[in-house]
Amino acid sequence: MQIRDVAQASGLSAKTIRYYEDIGLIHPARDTNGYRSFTPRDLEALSFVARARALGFSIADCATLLQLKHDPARASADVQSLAQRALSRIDARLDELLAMKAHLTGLVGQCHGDAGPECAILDGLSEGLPETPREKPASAG
Amino acid sequence: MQIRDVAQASGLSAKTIRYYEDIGLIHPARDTNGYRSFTPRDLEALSFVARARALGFSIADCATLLQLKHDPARASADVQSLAQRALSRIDARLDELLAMKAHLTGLVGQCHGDAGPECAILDGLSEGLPETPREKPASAG
DNA sequence: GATAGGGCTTCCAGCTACTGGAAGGTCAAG
DNA sequence: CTTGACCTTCCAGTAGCTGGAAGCCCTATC
Repeated sequence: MQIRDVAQASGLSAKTIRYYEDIGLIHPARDTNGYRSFTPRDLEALSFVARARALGFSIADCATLLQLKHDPARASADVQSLAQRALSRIDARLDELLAMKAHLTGLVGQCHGDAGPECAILDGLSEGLPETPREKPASAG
Repeated sequence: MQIRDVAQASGLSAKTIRYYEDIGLIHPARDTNGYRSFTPRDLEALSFVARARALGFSIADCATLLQLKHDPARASADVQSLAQRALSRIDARLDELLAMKAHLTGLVGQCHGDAGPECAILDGLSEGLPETPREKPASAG
């Protein structure tokens, strides 16, 4: 198979696949003309990586996962541990984004959104407080 | 004020502040010795940007917001529009992450996480389907 | 054989938003 | 005069690609 075949089959771009070879994630053979020659096993690895990336695994995680996949003496605990760390990253990011969303939604709701210059969003960004009105407590915290 | 003062006060790193000057986001004056000299107004801008970044605005958004902030003829609708786009990006990312989380949580829950090689996570990544309707000789991996 | 077109190759640059580190100038204190 | 903390610039690297240029390979057509 040539690169466009595995690109189409895996859903990755040819660019990405070359990049994955560059960084040592995959090792396709070469034809005599220098073209990359992919086996079904290469395609399997690429599809595996594509799915792992879609689940939030880093490239480094993917490399480890590929090793584990091909290691008959692996412990599923190692895989689970990697997955749980990926899950933790996702949760951390979700928390951040939810906090952003809450804050931003509040500001957007307070903004008139008209032709006038008065803007609760700019005010909020200038004050740095989500819903503290005009008066602030004397001591911070 | 020198850079460390505004860094501390804004919560940004000195590196980041230099970077913001590099890309034209801020324009601090210079002392005769070449040191950056920040006014309270500079600090205000930096704090503003720090808060906007924390709410998910891009650097380009921040530049626009700074302009709008100092434009007495602004329309709050323009600010609101920027904020809503930021909100949309956040929502899109939240959807992605929630899908990842659901999928990954399912796989982690199915994995024994023990010393054996049987692993529902690797199986899931190899199959690409969260709940593949496929019978296996040894299940519950 | 010449030409046209596609796909393939490598390599370099750029994207976001910083961050680390080296080499060196500046300043106050001792 | 040295020490050490600060400041400066510039280069490189992070993650994970992506775009584009220059050029080779292969097939088809005339």
